[in-house]
Amino acid sequence: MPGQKASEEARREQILTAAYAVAARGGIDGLTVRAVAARAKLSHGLVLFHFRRKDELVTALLDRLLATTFLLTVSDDVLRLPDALDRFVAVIRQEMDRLSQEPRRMRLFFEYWALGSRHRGVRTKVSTALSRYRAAFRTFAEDAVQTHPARFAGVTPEGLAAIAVSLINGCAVQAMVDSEHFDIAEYRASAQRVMGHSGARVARRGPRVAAATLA
Amino acid sequence: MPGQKASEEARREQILTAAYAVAARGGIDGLTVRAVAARAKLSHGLVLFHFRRKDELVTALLDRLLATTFLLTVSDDVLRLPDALDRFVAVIRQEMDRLSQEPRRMRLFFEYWALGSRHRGVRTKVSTALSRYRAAFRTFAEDAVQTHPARFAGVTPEGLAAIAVSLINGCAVQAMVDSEHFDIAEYRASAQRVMGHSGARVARRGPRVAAATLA
DNA sequence: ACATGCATTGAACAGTGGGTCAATAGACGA
DNA sequence: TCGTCTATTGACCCACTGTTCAATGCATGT
Repeated sequence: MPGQKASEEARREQILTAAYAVAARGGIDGLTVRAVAARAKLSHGLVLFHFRRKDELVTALLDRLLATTFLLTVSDDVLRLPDALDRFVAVIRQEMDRLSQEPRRMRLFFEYWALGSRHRGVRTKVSTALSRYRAAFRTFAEDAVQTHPARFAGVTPEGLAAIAVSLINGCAVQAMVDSEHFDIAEYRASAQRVMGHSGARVARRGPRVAAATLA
Repeated sequence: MPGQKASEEARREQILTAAYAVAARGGIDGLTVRAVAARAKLSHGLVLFHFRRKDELVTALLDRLLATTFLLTVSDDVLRLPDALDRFVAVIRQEMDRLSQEPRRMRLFFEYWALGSRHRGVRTKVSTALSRYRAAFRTFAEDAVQTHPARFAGVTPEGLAAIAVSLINGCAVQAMVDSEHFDIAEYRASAQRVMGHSGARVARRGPRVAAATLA
């Protein structure tokens, strides 16, 4: 007994939402067509009707994951900071916080990351997403390098941006699996001291209005 | 027609070697009992005779992987460097090189890492391995902090060690999937400049004798 | 030479998962 | 009201995987 019909768009959305829920719990391994269908309360045949191959579903989920995870959104508070290095450090700090608080999502991302070495399509998607994310940091890094030439002698904005991404990912990863022995606050403080000067603090209170979105 | 017999130890070793080969190529997903048996030219029944459950095989492979991957071995050349910060930076640089050159192994490690969030045994093994690795860096970090108190004001050795691990992992990871747009040399140079002073270079030529092994 | 023990094999089984497909029900226009 | 189109279902097929197990061959002690 078939259920209600729905528009193409709505169904795909529904299925993808279910797919994310399934993958967030059981990883890419647990992401089976039948599990997704069950979660969405649909027949597994229907899932394969809208996504012709399982691979399509996996790839579509990756798109959704990347779009919501590696998008740098900087608050006005941070943008108003007078010193470029302070801005850079503040953005890094913000992202460390954000990604550490979504271990499920980060774990899933890392699974895709590992999958990328065997799956061409996944690899290119992850690669471009990373490049964009790094590029978003590059603008901040560039300002920081120009403003503090002595501090960053010989450091390129690209290299500095890559380091920022490493610090952020490294923080999220270490927190993900080693939460018992890993002290996030200490890590964050140390990163801040190593990268920036020990000066001005960022105002942490107040509304965090999304201001600049760097794709 | 059964083949030759072998000692318990030798068979386990043979099977684990095959398991690593299989997993290095196809990931943990591809690590099936039958695939391992085929690679070792044994029957799949025999694999399950020596490792009663597949899980045992997976766990044993993780042990082997961790033992050979996250073991910090520092050359005499590095240990002879007069400045503690130079030593620290040199060790980081060495590890970035080493792990970037073994993408297969690192990928497999990350797969286990992700698996850890769902598998208790894996999680604890990965966690302790990471802790030890970080602890090995801690000694170098401690010296660096003490020798350059102004440079690392307010930075704890633990935090600095965690940052070092992040930089190393981040480098390996970014190189792993994004090798087209990611410039390892630039990354390494930037990390060196950010962490240390821009001074003395490490002698890169000459025999690299393993000297200190920090478990 | 013979018996005992155990490593080794491959058949067999149950469970799972991707993919196909004929049948069906719901929407919609004529 | 009827016909057409298609979203939807569930049965079915097939390949694969973990696991068990009876049979078998090899080695070793007596």
